[in-house]
Amino acid sequence: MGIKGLAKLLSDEAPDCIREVELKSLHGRKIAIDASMAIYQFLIAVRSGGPNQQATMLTNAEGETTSHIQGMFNRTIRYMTEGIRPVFVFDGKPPDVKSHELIKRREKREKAQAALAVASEEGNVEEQDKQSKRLVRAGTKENEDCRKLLTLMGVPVVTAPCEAEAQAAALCKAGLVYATGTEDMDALTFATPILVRKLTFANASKSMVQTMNYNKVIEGLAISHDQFVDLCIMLGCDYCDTIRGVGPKTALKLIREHGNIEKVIETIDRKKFVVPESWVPNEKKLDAQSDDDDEEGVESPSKEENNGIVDTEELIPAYVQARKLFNEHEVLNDIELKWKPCQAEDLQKFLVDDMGFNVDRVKNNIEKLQAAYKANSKPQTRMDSFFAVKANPNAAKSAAKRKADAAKAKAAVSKKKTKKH
DNA sequence: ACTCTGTCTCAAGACGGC
DNA sequence: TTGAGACAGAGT
DNA sequence: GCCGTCC
Repeated sequence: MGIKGLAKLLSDEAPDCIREVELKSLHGRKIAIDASMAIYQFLIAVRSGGPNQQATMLTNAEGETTSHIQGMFNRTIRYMTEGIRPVFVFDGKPPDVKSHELIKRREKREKAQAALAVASEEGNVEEQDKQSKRLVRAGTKENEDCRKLLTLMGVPVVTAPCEAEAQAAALCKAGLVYATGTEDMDALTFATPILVRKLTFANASKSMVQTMNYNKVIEGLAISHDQFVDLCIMLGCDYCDTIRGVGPKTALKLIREHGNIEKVIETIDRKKFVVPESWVPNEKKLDAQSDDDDEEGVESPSKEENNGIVDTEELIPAYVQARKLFNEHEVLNDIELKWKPCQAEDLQKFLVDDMGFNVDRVKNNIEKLQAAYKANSKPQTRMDSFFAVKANPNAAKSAAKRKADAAKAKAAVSKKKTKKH
């Protein structure tokens, strides 16, 4: 998931694209959030039981998991009370090229399943916990639950035709939201104008969030959008392998020098840097047509492609396909986002009767939600001028930060020296 | 000296009471 | 699972 | 700030 090492690369090479801002500064903003990612986090983190017992999900009377509801409910209310209007974006069908990756995950999951069975047999609590975390997945059920919850809360929900990050980026580009809220750096590759990270409430009081600005990324790295996409592919994305021996530094250098992946492949010493076969399908075809194995035995639901298509698809280098996914990802275009008052009665019913939540707490929270909704619908919630003025002093700040970074770098170097000692 | 790879570790949500 | 950070070790 | 609870 995401682009390997991109966050670090940006903080090293294009520090001006990153800003630490107060949560308050997002007041009045609409933000698109990757729901599947959030749900997954909740399923992993929201558990009861101490270190000595089996950590278990929160559940209702029927034994169905409610951790994700708990997490989603709280967080959404928190967003609203902070004056942030969230829209949750759900994943659609993953793109075909991801299937290799998904098959691998599935195999791992099956292994974990077996390991869990063994651990239960042996009563190995620690192992059970480990394996059950490994099994966590935001399935259809959890997604449906959250969709229902959010709808009852009056929060808009968008189901992407494909990847949520791409859809969120599209919403942002269309000006329907201010930013994409995610930890997944993919969003930048999809060219979301603004990405907000750490949009969580870990440290309650001084909650700072991190924003990344796409234009400043391009500016800071001094490369074009197409080059940035190629760079991301070389760093490592979900859609294809990478060149062995080329990490972040080298990838950036190579892209700057040669402009695109084709030229890079032409130029580099391929004995030192191993280019994945899928990147040069023509060569494979030319010199040996012997071993053909494409993960047989695993389900491939739609085998309706005819031979002609399969052949040409195989001749397209993997990085070209990845590029296409980043640049021409399928998204919905004409969307209307509406924040409505919550359906208090049904919401309470859902949480209390179906999910077994505590009545008083639910009532309390619904009141909070309603108050927040009211406050947010008042006109002029956002004082743009105020923040626009604030933007200026920040230029000086970033210059200062650059200085500080340089100093830090120096310090780090001398530290290394003393350490090695 | 620099970069990449592999291995390890740890935490992962949000709230409230104390 | 992921990500980040720290560190060792190997390749250039 | 830590730690138990939420379901």
